[in-house]
Amino acid sequence: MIPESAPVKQKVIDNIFHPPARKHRPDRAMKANLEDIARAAGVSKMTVSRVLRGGSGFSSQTRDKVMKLAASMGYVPNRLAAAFGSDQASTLVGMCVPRLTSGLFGQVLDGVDRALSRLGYQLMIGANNHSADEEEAWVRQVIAWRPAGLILSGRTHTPGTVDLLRGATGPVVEIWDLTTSPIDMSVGFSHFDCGVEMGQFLLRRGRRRAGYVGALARADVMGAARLEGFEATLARAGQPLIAREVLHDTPSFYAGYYGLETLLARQAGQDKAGLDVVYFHNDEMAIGGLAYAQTRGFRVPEDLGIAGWGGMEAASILPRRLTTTVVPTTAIGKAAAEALVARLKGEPGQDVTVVPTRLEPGETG
Amino acid sequence: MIPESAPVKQKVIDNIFHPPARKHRPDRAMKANLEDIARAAGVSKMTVSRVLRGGSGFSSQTRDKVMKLAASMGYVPNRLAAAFGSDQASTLVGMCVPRLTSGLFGQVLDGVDRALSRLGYQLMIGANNHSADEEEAWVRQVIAWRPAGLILSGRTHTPGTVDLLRGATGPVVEIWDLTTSPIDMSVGFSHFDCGVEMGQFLLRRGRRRAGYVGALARADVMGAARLEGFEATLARAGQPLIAREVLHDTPSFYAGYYGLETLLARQAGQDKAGLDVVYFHNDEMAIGGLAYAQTRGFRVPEDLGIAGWGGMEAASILPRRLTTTVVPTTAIGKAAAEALVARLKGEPGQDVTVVPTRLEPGETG
DNA sequence: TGCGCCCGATTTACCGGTAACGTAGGAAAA
DNA sequence: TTTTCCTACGTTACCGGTAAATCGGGCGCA
Repeated sequence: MIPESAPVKQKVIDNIFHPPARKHRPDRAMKANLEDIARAAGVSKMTVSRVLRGGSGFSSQTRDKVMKLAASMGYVPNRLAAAFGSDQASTLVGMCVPRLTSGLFGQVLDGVDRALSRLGYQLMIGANNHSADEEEAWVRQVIAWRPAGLILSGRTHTPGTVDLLRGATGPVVEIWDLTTSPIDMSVGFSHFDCGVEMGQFLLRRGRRRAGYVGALARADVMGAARLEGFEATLARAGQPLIAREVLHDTPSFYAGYYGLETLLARQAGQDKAGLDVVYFHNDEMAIGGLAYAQTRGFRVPEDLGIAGWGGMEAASILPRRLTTTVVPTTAIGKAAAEALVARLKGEPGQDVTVVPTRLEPGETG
Repeated sequence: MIPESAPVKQKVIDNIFHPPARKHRPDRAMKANLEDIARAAGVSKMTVSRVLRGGSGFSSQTRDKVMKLAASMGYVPNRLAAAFGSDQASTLVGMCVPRLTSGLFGQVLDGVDRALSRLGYQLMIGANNHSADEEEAWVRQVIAWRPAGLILSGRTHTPGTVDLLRGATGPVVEIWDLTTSPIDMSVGFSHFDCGVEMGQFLLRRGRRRAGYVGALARADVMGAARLEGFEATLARAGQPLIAREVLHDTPSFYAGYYGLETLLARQAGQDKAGLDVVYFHNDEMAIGGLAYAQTRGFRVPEDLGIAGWGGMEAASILPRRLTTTVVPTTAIGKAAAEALVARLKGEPGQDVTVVPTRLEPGETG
């Protein structure tokens, strides 16, 4: 009997009759690849690669033949192989936002997507629910795909995230909350300053007894920064914040409605809990608060002022235009994408880009 | 003199002194890879691979040693290499929505993202601006990354898109607008039926002279389907649609405001253009319309009924709750993700999943 | 004592591109 | 006529994983 080497020999004999092409892993997709086109065109696959990437070093006849074959064979390039096999930066860009259901972040995403897709990049997204730990988990997953760059929201990251990012090759843009010492680049504005500005504005309008209604408690560092700026400004003017209500909930219309209700119920003896203005976490909550104020029959802004933040579109078309801070969301997304791409192309990019917000006086504050 | 082969020889000599490891492409990231860990642990890289993927075929000492080294060396797996080198389905899922700035699609995205990220998948997104051609361009880009599956919005695709999708290996879920003959799977509801249901409801409430305010004109096939259903129902009842205004604009608060203004101005002689109810493209526009109606001093719903579509949260907290159709956005996203993953795991998945909408009577219709 | 078997681990052969380098042949320059 | 250069290609050697096959040794069992 033939010894144990028999199966090997059998295999070799098989190979004589079956050409080696497509021998292994037969259940792979039957998609045409560079080699198939090269064979059909009678050139090497390197030439096909050059033609399809629009390089140089081939005749126009060769180009036409290859292009025609690629189209007729339904060739779909394998970016996995391309990105893996060469230093060529992949065209994957990862972006992590706090919540996907936020209207403002939807606009930022839109700005990023428009800028990137025009340049041939693909966007990978994720939500971290305002949690630095979830962000780290997301970053860990995403950098395994060796993206060309990353866009993160906020300036608060775990040490683990920072380590991962330092080890990464690509550029990183932190958006939304400005930081003067970014990991790499930063595009945004100061939330603290938003709160300061609104505080100053309301003081100028003669408000003296302010309250605050927020949401997400500890989780949303940036909302907290606005509150800090607001509170510090009032305190400095000798008119400290009188009451606050921070819900452990998402910053929604409902939350604003019930948040104001709770805040005012707190000191039930006094009318409106002795407040003459309430600053809200964002416009959605402010509109909810406005709705509650109306059900209670308060005149806004005479009896009670209402101020929001964010500049959602609905706020500008209410019967009374909301007093708020307008944030240039799309511009931030666009600027972030452009800063990232500039860095990728080796152009000297801005490290910190300040995108100014605008206080919209409105008619409710 | 030594002939032109000299540089080659020089190189070979160099190699004698410099070991071959990390010889080529020296500017690659200095990240540890399987081989580095294998060397450090004194095992083969195949063993490291098995340990890291939690397989079997290794002792617990080996596992501990490898795990410890991987952590201390800051190993980040290369999913590019893994997905490329094996049939192993990648964990990339592509999703294309009409607009990133739509609140409803934000919720769908959120549902998808929650379901997928929990299972270890990554989401690639894109927007097609309601254009089937842009969708095709996006699909072409994304399938080059060999995603595990795709989620598309709507049932209208170019022939080119369908070809690309048929050639693709992974599952495809069409969401939002239900189709009984999906490319692969479908999760959604009938927009036509939404229009029918709202038409029937308004007729039951005694409305006889209806108008419509829409947006995006030809582009939004699904909005158009709702209008068709609405119109057909009214016509069948002998109370045909009296007037319509379809803006070439995004369906926003503004568009609703000005759309209603334009519609009513059309037949200026008659009060309210002879209308007793207006159906809007969506809730944002309906709220805009409501705002306009209030500025004109119309009583809603007595003088003029207002109906929306979509079920955005703000609509339920207005002083008068909006008459609308509530769409279970997050549930659609979740169902789509789960259908896709079930198919990936080879479980028998539902081909068509109907997610029912609910007409919310509200107080404005 | 010999045999088969299982366990733990290694070896080999790819996946589909791209960078770097080599080269034949014709045209231009010397 | 010889040398040099350029054009249009072809060759080779990877990238970092994974599937499949192989392998050595200890153990149970006849």
